[in-house]
Amino acid sequence: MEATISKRDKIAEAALILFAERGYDGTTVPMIADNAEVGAGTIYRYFENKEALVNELFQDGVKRLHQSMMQDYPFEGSIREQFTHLFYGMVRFAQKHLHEQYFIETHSNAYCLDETSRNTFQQLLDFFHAYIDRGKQQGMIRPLPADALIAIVFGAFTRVFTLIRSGKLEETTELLSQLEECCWDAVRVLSN
Amino acid sequence: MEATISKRDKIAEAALILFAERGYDGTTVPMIADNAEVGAGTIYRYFENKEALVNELFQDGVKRLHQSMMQDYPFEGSIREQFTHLFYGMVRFAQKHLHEQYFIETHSNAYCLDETSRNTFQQLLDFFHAYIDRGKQQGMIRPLPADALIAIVFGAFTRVFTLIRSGKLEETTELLSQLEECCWDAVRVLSN
DNA sequence: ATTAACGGAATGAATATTCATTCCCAATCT
DNA sequence: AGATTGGGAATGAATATTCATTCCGTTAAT
Repeated sequence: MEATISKRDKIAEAALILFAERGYDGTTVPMIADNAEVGAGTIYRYFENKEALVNELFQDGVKRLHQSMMQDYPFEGSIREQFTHLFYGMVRFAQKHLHEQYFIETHSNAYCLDETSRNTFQQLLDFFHAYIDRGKQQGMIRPLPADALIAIVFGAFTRVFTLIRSGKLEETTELLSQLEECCWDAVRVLSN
Repeated sequence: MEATISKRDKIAEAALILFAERGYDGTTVPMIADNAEVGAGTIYRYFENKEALVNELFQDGVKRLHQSMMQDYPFEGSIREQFTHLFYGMVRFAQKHLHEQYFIETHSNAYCLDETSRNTFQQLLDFFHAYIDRGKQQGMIRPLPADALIAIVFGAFTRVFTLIRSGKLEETTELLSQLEECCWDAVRVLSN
């Protein structure tokens, strides 16, 4: 049983990295098998097919990201505090699962996702929507469509982390703190 | 000759849309042929192969984007004015070629690009770098790595236009003007 | 009538998936 | 204990499918 779990995990991890680096279509099953050091057939013992594999990875990833952002969420805090919390939840997640955040981001609109995956992602978006609506009501967040604001922060965050992942940028406390400020200033109402 | 040009253009346009929507690997040559209402073989009369096709589209697109941003560039203007100009250069381009901006963005790191394509893109980045360095010297732009700042603005812009393209967001003068402000506030030094 | 453009079936390479077989280990028997 | 066996896990060669590219008969242009 021990070995079983480890083998399944090896497949999942190899697939995740490849999907993140080359995309779903650019990744072949033999590639996954090679990287996981597993026979091609073994993959089909654990996953129905390539599509089921990508969907399972996506759903797991989104759920973990969601958890990571919700952990110790300051329900009573200010909009600004909550923003920081969410931002660093994302950072923690990206740090822990270096490729997973990018995988999620790049596949969140992919045609290979089934309805369950889409719903799982939608739940995360719904939470952001609620947060943004609260922020708008309090006059803290710009009166732009919530989708646009989410896109702005996610877009900026993801691309900067892509640079970090590729080694073109060094991840420092300083950089993260400045990025957080950039993102906040992009969505907040300027108060001067 | 009239028909020839039109046929080549049909192939290029169909390919561009498919590459933007499904990515290079997710797009098959028969798909392109179908959408262009052309026999599969015809594609090879105009392009050496699939890779040459994607590279040609990419280079053309980047050059046009570059031109669009440089047209009437206010060399003597302020950093702020130049930012606005560049932003709307991008907007004009995205409006004119709805899928092209996204295609460029999503393929700018793709393995299918040849050296010429990479160089073409690098020229655009170099221009942004120079702009940002000037802005930093003047104390107008945050002291973050230029790559990070580019990533922030491009990331935000691209994702918002993805929403527009998919119909989830309506493109209005108001929205664009606010988005421009968001992007500027994300990279500028706050002066209060 | 000659030439060029075109389409789409044909081809071979690559890919996803299956399946007959091997391997491993724990349970059972002697 | 040591041998035997049953069954699930793993494998990778074989198969079925899909894809990029080529080829050649047909059509259109001059």
